[in-house]
Amino acid sequence: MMKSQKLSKNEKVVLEVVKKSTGPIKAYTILSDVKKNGLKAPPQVYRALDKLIKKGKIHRIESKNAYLDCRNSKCKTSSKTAFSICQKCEKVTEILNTKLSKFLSSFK
Amino acid sequence: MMKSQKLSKNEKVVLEVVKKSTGPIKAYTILSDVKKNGLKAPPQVYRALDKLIKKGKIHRIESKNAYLDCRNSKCKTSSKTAFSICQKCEKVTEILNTKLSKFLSSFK
DNA sequence: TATAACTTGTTATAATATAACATATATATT
DNA sequence: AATATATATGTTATATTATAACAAGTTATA
Repeated sequence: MMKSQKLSKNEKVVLEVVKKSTGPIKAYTILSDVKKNGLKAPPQVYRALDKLIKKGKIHRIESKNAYLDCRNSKCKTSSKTAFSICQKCEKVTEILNTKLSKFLSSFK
Repeated sequence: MMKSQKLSKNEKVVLEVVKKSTGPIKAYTILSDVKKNGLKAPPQVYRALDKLIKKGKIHRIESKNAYLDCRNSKCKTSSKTAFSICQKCEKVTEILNTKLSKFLSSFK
């Protein structure tokens, strides 16, 4: 997972925006935010996002085309992550790997 | 899940294309295929796909922006579905609800 | 047959993401 | 330090995925 490497300037800028967000944030929302930092075009954001994912700093929520910072310390030691997403309020919760099977069992 | 309802003309046409595909198929690939059936524009395909999902005939693979016909008879009795996707060959396998937690446990 | 509900057709546009190429900066090697 | 190499950035254009909005046709039903 390429853990805990140094972050580049653009990566830091993008990560700060993702961290500030209360929930999953979209690439173009990030883009309009980081314009005050001089970033101007989508590739700058997408490249930073890709790297941040590889470095274990954020996750991509596939079903939402959105990005979320990792608040789960266990992510440093595992590459398996799941999310629960409330269908009413859209709140996203990261599920600990160790609790994954227990959590999913509850849906049976 | 609005199970086993009658299908409209466009829904049938789109479903046949999804069924014929050996793996997840994308909306615009479907579109170019169904042009020989007179369908011309994206909304016609997307509408049919949405209905087919609601009727339990197909699934959307979020991580691939692609659609797959449901080959799991248990889907008629459950709305919980998971997929395993091989990171090398991209083969997609639908996981039975009853085997879900067992399957996910194996990743620990 | 009138009315409502659903289905289709069509154009335009929004939203998400990447290709391709140029330049700059940092890192390692001699 | 000078050179080579790898990384990071900037920029323009374009590809891909999806929906809004509106018109018209079809089917089911009161």
